[in-house]
Order: sequence, then structure tokens, then C-alpha cells
Amino acid sequence: MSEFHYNPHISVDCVIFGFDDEKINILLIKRKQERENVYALPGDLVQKGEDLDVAAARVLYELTGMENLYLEQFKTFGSPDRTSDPVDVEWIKSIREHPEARVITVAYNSLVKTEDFDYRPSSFAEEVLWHPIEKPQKLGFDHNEIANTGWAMLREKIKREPIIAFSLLPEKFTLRQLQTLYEAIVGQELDKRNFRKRMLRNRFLVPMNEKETGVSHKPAQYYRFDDEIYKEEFAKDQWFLF
Amino acid sequence: MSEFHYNPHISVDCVIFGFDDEKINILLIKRKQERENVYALPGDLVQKGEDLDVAAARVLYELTGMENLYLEQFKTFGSPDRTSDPVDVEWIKSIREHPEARVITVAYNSLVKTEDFDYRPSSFAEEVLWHPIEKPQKLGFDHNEIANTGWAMLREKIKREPIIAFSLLPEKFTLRQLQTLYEAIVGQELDKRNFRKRMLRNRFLVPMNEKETGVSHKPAQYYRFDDEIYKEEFAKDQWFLF
DNA sequence: ACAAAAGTGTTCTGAGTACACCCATGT
DNA sequence: ACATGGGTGTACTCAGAACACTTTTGT
Repeated sequence: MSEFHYNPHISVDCVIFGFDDEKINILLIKRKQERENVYALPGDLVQKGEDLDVAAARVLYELTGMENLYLEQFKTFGSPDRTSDPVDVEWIKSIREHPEARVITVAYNSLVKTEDFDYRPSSFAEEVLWHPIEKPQKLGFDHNEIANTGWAMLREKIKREPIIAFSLLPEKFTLRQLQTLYEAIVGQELDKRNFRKRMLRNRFLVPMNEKETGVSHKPAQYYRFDDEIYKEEFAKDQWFLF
Repeated sequence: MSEFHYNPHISVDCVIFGFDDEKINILLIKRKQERENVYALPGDLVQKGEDLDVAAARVLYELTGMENLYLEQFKTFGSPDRTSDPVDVEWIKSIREHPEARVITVAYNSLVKTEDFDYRPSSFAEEVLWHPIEKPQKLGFDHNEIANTGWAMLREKIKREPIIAFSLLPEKFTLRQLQTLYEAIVGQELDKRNFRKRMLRNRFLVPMNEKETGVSHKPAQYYRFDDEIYKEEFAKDQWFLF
């Protein structure tokens, strides 16, 4: 575990939200530590010469095998004492050569399907798990603050860019699936008729020649998400300066 | 100019927009460099043990004497080659002990009145100036990217939090002044009647018992911004997790 | 009297919200 | 036949957008 290739001052942390067709979960790691179980966000030091975005993708790939997912940087946390809790110091000492170094961390978030992951416990994580966001969970370092901020940012963003939601659904999906997803994100129930009316205004939501089968009720229409039409519609508000 | 107290890997850059009662300008520094004039954003390395927000405030204070202004962190830039342009390398060598170090920079933005600043050229800036944002200007490093991102973020934000705008006006102001400000920010003219209708819905905008004097036309009503009422109205959408 | 900016109201359109019943299928 | 979730329409309210004339002051 040489740290020769690492920059000991800069890390990335990933706040990954996973939708399991019902609710939203957050990806956590459980640390290998004797005293007590400590949970934290997946993260690692950035390697020398490694771009920040690349580092975030690497951390996630190492832990879960997932590639090509859209990670958005949302904030950098650099309080000088953010890694000084005794429990955290013990942990850092066990894995790093420069435990005393001040580390600022660049935080990324993303929203994915839980089913696309396979867990890969690694050198720095005894266990990787999905934790439902409704259930409070104390995290190490300042990771509660980071997670909360990441969740707030993601929800703000999804209001403006609904496309994020569609990546969580299968190729073909019903409006009920879409609505369940939205309800999980906004945290409240929505009116069925109004939801459909609003969604079907979007031209990028196109009905397929196919319906549900094998259900003991009226089968639902399948829809697909049209990437091209979406891009046309949202290519508008772009701004440049200089 | 000892760098003993600096962390050579982390810097802050400030994208400060200034309103001069007519248009929006960006605060730039002109570097002391023989060959050509090079413009850049004000920024500096972070000191050891210094919080990021504090560092940004310090940079700005040293350059302009301005204190207590609201700086918002908006993005961190960490491309490994962001400081490798030859012109920039020459500049870095002239002021730093570790010119080869990779530096990631945490960018902050803010919006202020130009008149509240006094310029203070310092060790690392020959000149400090307000540059109108409509006029393109090439900047050093990746500062064009940073400035553009900062401007886009600020405009997004002001849609959601109009309070930012009011800090740019005097204690008492007319609706025409407010409208001019909004027009400068959104970059287009607005309809007078609609603008007034929308603004006057806001309870935090309260008319004073005072009018303009000495103008050769119908004198305008003065308004003031009520902080308390504003807080009440916007204390609503708060979200917590964990 | 005139110039110059302040101030004011109506109409139209489109989005959000509340709300209740019939339809197609499997068992 | 019945249980289950899919699918549909109307009425109300509120916000945004377009648009032209009168009022108050200084000169």
C-alpha cells in the first residue's frame, strides 16, 4: 500500500444515491476498525497527476465495479479540523503514511440503480452497503455534512434537469414506475392525473407499441426516453462569457 | 515572501462581480510580467490550518480592503495541467517556491458594489481593476473557464435567491434602480409594469415615506429591503437528512 | 409648454392543483 | 364476480407576458 503515487493533501468523496425501484439509498462503506463499526462515504486520496473527476470515478470503480456513471462535483470541504476526531484519526493512521496531513476533500454525487452494482470490499472497506436515506446513520469525519449537502444539491438539480431520473429506469418503463421514482426523490406522494399530465407534455417521453403482460389488472403502456428529443429541448439556455 | 505558512497544493480564486449602477464588471488583477500584460482572477495559496472560506476572504481583503462580504464556493478546479501554460509557469516561478507543484483551486464568487472597493495593488498584482463582463478578455491559467462557470452559477442562484441583488443597492432605492440591476444580471430589458407587479408581491420590499428630490421629472418612491420579512418568507424550504 | 421618467390595469395564455369514476386483465 | 392497478377530464386559481396612457416635477 505505497503512497508514493498519492497526493496526501487532496481526496475525493462520493455521495452515491441508489434507487431500488422503491426508495433511495446511500452507498456507504464500513471500516475495518476494532472498537466499533464506523460508517463513511467511499473516498480516497487523489493520485499525483490524476484529474479530480477521474479520481472519483476510480474510487467508485474499485469499490463497486461500476463504470461510466455521471459524477457531479458539488462542493469541496476543507475545514482544518475535519479529520481530527479521535476515532477518525485512529482509522487514518491504520491506512496512511501521513496521518497528520490536512486533507481537503472534493465531493461528488450521483444517482444510480442499486441493481447495477456488485459489491467489492477492498483494502479500505470491510463492507460496502446501501443504506436507506430515511434512516439516520452517524458517519465518520464530516461525512454527515457532506452527505446532507449532496442530497440537497441533487434534489435541487433534479428539479432543473429531470433527465437524471430517467437513467434510473429500464429502457422501457411505465408511468407508474416513473412516478414512484419521483415520489422517492421529492419525499411525498403525487397526484396521479397531474403527474401524468405534466410528464406527457414532455416530447422526449414516447409511448411504445408494447404493454405490460402477466399482471392481474389493466396492463400499463410502456414508454421510452428519447435522448435526441431531450437534447433539442434543453439545448436552449446556454450562456457564455468571454 | 516566505512560503513557510502555505500549503503549496491548494489555492483559492475569487470571481467577484461588481455592479456600478449600470452594468456588471468582474474584478481582475494585472500581473507584473515583462513580456506582456496578463490578466487573472485574484487568488492565492491557502495557508496551513486556514479554512478555505477564510482564505478566500483574506485574498480579497488584501487586494481590496473589503471585509464581511458573502463569498460562495461554487466549484473546485483540479485538472493536472491547469497551470502548465508557459506564460503562466513563468509567472508562478517568479512568486512561488514550488513552481512545479500541482495546484487545485477552490473557486468562490460574490456580487458587490464596485464603489465599496478601494484598490490595493499588492505583491502579486500590479493593478486591480473592474472589467465589464460584456467585453471578452483572455485570462491566464484556466481562469476563463472559472470565470464563466462562476458567472453562470451566480445567475442560476440569483433566480432562486433574489436577496443577493438587494445588497447591491443603497439603503433606500427606487424600483427603477432595482430594475436596472436585474436587467444587468439577466442581460436583457424587462417590462416595467410586469417587473413592478412581480416585485411588489414581495412583502420584504417596503415603501418609505420619502421620495426622490431634485429630479426634473415625477419623483420616484423610495423603498427599503426588510431583512426580517425576507427571512420569514424564505425559511420554508429547508431539508434535512440523517 | 415641454421634456423626462414615474406610475398604473387589463387581457390572454399556460401551469399547478384538487378531485372521482370507468377499464382491462388475472384469478 | 371480484380484486387490482391503469387510465382519463374538468374547474379553479395564480403567474407570466404583452401592451399605452396619465402624472408629477424641473426648466
